[in-house]
Amino acid sequence: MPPSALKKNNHSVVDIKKKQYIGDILSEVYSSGPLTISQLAKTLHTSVPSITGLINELMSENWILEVGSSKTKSGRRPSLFDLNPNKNTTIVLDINLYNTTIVLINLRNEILKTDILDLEIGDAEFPEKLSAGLFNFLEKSLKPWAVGISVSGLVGGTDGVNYTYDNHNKNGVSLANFIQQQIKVPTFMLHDTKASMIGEHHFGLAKDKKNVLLINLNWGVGLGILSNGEIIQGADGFAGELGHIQVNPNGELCNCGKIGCLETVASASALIKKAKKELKAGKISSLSKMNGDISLEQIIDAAIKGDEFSIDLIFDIGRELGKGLSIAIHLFNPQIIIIDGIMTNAGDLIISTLQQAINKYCLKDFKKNIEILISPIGEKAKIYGVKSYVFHKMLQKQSI
Amino acid sequence: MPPSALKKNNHSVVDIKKKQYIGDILSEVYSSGPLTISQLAKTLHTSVPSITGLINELMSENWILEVGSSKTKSGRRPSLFDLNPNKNTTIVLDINLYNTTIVLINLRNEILKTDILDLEIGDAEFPEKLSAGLFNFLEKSLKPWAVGISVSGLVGGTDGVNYTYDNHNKNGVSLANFIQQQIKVPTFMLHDTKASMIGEHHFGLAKDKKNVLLINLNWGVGLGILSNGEIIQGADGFAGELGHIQVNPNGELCNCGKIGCLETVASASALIKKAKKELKAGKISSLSKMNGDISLEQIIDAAIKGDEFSIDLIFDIGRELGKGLSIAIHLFNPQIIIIDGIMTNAGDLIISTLQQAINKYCLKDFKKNIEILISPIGEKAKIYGVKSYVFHKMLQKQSI
DNA sequence: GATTGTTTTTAAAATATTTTAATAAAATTA
DNA sequence: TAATTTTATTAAAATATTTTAAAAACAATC
Repeated sequence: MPPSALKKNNHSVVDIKKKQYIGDILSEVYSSGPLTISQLAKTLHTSVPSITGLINELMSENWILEVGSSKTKSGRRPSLFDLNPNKNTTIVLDINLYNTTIVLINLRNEILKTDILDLEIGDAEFPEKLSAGLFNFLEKSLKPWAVGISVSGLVGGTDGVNYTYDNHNKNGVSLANFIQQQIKVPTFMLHDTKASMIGEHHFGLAKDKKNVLLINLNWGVGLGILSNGEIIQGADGFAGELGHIQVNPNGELCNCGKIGCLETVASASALIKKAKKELKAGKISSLSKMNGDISLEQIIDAAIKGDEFSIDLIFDIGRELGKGLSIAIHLFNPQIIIIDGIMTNAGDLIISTLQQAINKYCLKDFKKNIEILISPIGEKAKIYGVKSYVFHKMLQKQSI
Repeated sequence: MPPSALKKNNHSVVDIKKKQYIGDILSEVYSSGPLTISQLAKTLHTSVPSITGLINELMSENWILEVGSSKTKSGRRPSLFDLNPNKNTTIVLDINLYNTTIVLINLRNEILKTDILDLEIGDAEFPEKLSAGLFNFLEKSLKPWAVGISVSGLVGGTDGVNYTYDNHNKNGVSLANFIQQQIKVPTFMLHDTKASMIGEHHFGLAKDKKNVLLINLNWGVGLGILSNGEIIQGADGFAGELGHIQVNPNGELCNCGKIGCLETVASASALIKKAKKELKAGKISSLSKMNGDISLEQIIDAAIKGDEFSIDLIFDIGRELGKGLSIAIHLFNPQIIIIDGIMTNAGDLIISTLQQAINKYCLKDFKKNIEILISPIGEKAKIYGVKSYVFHKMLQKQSI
């Protein structure tokens, strides 16, 4: 067998099948940690000698390491194989409203370096500034394997045209393509809540689950959908836009241009807006002394400490979100629902209200076995999710 | 090669792979009609001699027939292979509110025999009466390959427990299992709208599409979802319950026990109820002379002939349905929407209203390329869908 | 109407994969 | 501690699959 078989770019049937097997092995080892040869042979429906051969190739290419042996009741102990964490590194760019986090991460999901750029999402020079910040972060020596970008809004396909933040598309070139042109490394883009859903699926609460909803309760509200074990993307990649379904025909104007979107009543923005309005109108609260200058953290803090005004505000958010969520439950019939985002700091205050709304608005068979949980890995899910997405996209590429 | 290789039930790797290939070939030929050996080799990523061998086996087992040759620009003409339509037959039981249609269908989707049983869905003796009717239909000579049942309500999994019509489950045995015990033939059960969606996907408007919604506008309202080329089932098989999302907190009591479900304002039942009520209250219409005893067909007929009262009623249905549909569009981002069910007789009256509602309630990027179409195969889609579902379930079974 | 070019089909050779058997390593038991 | 059992690994044989080459069938061209 020639030493460069892994990189041969032939289209014969055996090469296609081999590439497939190699991708499957790496993918399996990536998500299910160190594995033995016979475990791999079983899950991939092939023989032990075949897997042995492929593993040897992958070891000689430094993709895989032998990492000891596993314990068994009796008999010879099998060797365990795992990804070489230092085979390569991936850059994750997590774009938020007011800043972008840059993360350098290895194959074992260990974060090697991280930095935050102060960069507003609406900045007219967004791509250039992001690219500059990234170059600065990388210094000149380091060359990552791939780049993954997470962002909110309507993100279309893998080339990542963002239809919400048009300033991210430079003369018809999407942000992902722009970054790729700049740093000459394959770059992929993904909607942030979908990224979190992938992260939870591979490494979080949704592991081994097949039908899951993830609510990202932040300044807006996003929905990530796992159905039959797969991320739902939709025809253009826009699926999961729960935030802009109409819940109140006589409601407020949303920044999307429609009236009474769920986001206008169930989001951190809505919470702060309502708090300020009601305090100004004279409602009594421990927050009254702040003179109208209040933050989300302060409201949640006050609520946890028992401030009735703040508790009511959070209840209102939960109830409205619960109504919208109930619709999604009827359409997707999930087994668990994961809550994520800054509003989760309110903990059980928000969970219990959601649970109540679901009880009220869902048919009984839908809510029978449903669990609502706050993600313990939180923000990390998004990073891992982007990483996972990029990893699988890279495996799909012809040559690795 | 032993002649019975097809039926060998061995678990070795080669046998698993062979079974897989045989299933893939039959599945491919089933949905993409007569194919050549090289076409099959290409789509299944394997070699021509391999496919040739498998095809020969399938021909000796009577699964496949050579059906002539295809035309080419130059060179030798390839032989075409297709399913043997008479290899076996499938029974489809289409359970509706007031009757059940029995269909005997062959592998080429040709209907060989059909009958209608007068059997109310809520009948306490439903399973026994259905079984008796089926035996009567079959006569004693005929033994079908498999049975597929389509029914509305909350249908769980393939064993087909129906949570809505509990009278269908006999001492803890689901209707599908009961029928299977009676006629000793593998029996599968499926939600009716999901069946229609499968039918449209394989043989109708959704062919070659991957993200499609199907609205079944009947006495109730059902939603079939195709996402990323797959039918969405959800954790328990309940996904797509659009009919029971709440659209009006102050609405009527639904027969599910909740208040203001979409079904209470957007369904054939809602249409008739409203028509009777308003006529009684003195509204003027060409239907006034009917003295309150009006049918759905009469209302639709009147509307098509220009009766303003009837047109307004249909517009109301369309508007309400359009609101609900817009939510589903935001969550699934489909490329086409298929309308199906008795209400489609209203044709453009209903389509145009839906279109209008979508324009009003959907974000612009979601509605950009969306098409709303009435299914030309209509009721047949459900029959083909059940057939297709059963066919694939049978292929998955160990021995064919 | 024979020749050339193209494509399928069949046959033979080359390669790859699986299966079976043999060996090695560890745990259990006598 | 040695023998036995169990399981993994390696090696060899058996089998299966792919690849290449040759033959056959048809269309287009000269």
